[in-house]
Amino acid sequence: MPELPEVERGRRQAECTLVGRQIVRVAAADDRIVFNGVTPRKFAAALKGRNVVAAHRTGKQMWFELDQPPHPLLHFGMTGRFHIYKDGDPHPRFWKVVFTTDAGDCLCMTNMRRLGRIRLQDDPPNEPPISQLGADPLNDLPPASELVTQLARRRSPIKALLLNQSLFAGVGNWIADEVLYQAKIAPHRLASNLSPCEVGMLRKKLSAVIRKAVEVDADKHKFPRTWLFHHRWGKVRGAVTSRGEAIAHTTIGGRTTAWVPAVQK
DNA sequence: CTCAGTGTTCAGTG
DNA sequence: TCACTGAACACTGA
Repeated sequence: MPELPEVERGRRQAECTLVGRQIVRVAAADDRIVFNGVTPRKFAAALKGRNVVAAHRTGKQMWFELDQPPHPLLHFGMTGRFHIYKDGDPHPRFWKVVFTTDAGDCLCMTNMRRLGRIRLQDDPPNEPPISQLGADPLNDLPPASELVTQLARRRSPIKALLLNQSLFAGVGNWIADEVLYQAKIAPHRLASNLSPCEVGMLRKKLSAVIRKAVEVDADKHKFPRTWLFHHRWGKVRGAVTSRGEAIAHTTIGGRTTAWVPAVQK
């Protein structure tokens, strides 16, 4: 479930298992779609024997800083995640890459639907896609005044804009819907028509939702019960919020959007 | 059997 | 050229 909080969880998992350790072995699945711009065997050869200095994340992109380039860049797509287990245990189904450390731990990325990407770059923060990403709402959300200026020149529905990674890196479908619900803004409103007050509320909720989700390590069971998240897919028809308000479904920005007409104006 | 889906990219349009 | 939209991508589970 990889939006910013889930990817941050992955970064922390990588931090625990890889950082400060040496990669003694790399297994790379024969998948020319997920491995992008590098063959699986070249990827494995480049990483074997390297020491891991840090695990970084911007938006939904994650990369490991090694003691020398090139560095691996991972994107989970819709179905990617990490698994941690001991050396010798079987690889999980849909495994794409497994890093084994000198401590005997395995960090494995699985990717059932193959929309994830694994790349190798010399300078990840200064190369696409990371160099083209907008602000990461967890670390450097722009001041409200700046957001007001930016949104004023945008003509697309606010929901579509929230999904645009060059503006807010890391926001995905459920976060966009959650933030708009809590900010009481209808998803089809044009960004340029939002009042400064509404932009301020949007910014506040964007920060709050992401902060909370990261705080509970992206464990959905620990998300507050008042969040739209728990109710959006509850029933295909007749879904309601925790307060009994009707949830409507529509398509905006090419994605299914859940919203509450009684609350969002 | 059909289709939606927690994401990104790219061709096409205005 | 820019901003934006919608389809394509891959494939499982409902």
